[in-house]
Amino acid sequence: MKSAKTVLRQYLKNNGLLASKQREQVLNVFLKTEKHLTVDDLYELVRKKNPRIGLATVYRAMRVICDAGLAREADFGDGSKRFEHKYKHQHHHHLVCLKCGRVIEVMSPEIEKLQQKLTKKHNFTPVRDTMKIFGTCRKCKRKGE
Amino acid sequence: MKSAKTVLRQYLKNNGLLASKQREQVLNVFLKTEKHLTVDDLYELVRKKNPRIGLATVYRAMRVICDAGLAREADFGDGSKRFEHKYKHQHHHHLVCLKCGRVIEVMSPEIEKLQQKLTKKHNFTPVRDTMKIFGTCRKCKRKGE
DNA sequence: ATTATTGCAAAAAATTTGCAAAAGC
DNA sequence: GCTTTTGCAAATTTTTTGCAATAAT
Repeated sequence: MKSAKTVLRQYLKNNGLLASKQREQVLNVFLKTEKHLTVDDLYELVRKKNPRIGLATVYRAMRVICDAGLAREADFGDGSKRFEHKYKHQHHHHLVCLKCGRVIEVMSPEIEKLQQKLTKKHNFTPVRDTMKIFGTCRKCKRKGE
Repeated sequence: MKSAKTVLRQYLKNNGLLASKQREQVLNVFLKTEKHLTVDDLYELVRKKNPRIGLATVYRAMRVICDAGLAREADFGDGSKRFEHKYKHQHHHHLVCLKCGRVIEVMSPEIEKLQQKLTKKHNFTPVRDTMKIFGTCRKCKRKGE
């Protein structure tokens, strides 16, 4: 199976875009963590490798990486958009802890099935979906309040 | 059953806040539409009644109205936050059309049940949740592409 | 009379854009 | 060599905040 890096290169070539050093650097730090990072988080991380990179470049790189099908935007209701992996990652939903901010990824084929039923009933063609449950996670519950 | 206006007044009194003209005006325009409006939408609407109101006042009023349990923030992925009714409205999910922006509200007790099962399994205490399916609505499909 | 709220303008925070210099093909 | 991309700074957009004037109880 193609590596994410190969997928990006192919996408760039197919669309007449250039394979710049910065785009690969941003992809690398993005791939290296499973956390849901903001552009600013990614910017700080890439800067360790390449201190001369600009924040706008990271914004632009992440847009390309999303367009290439490798990342997806996810909004957890704190002011900034975050990104999550899309390549070789199954579709999933999120439990978001309101106390510690932890995000737990969960799958539920049964819910997917009901979603299908729901869209069919409304003659709605689904493209993507998102489900988030906000609350208190196991660990924070143990700590009390 | 208490009217939304009464709920707001009670909330204000209980919390040592004042029942200002502006707060009631914002609540009125919010109640009058079932659409998911942004603060700016609400601002434009209230201005018709009270041209001297400030945008910051609308932001502050909507926060109070949410705190009073009458509204809830909903994010549809366009840059601004939007609000929806919470009082006397059952919990529901959204089908969001990517072509025309229409938002269809749907209910699914079966999905709710599966959500419960999911949170229980992770020992997660749910507080609120949101599910959105993005895609193409019936009408836009008929129009073709 | 006392305290909270308003309107305005300024500040923040997140993201986008214009453009000359640099890099990729 | 031609075109795209970068870095920087300035511009935009959304939301928040400080504060003197005003309104509510």
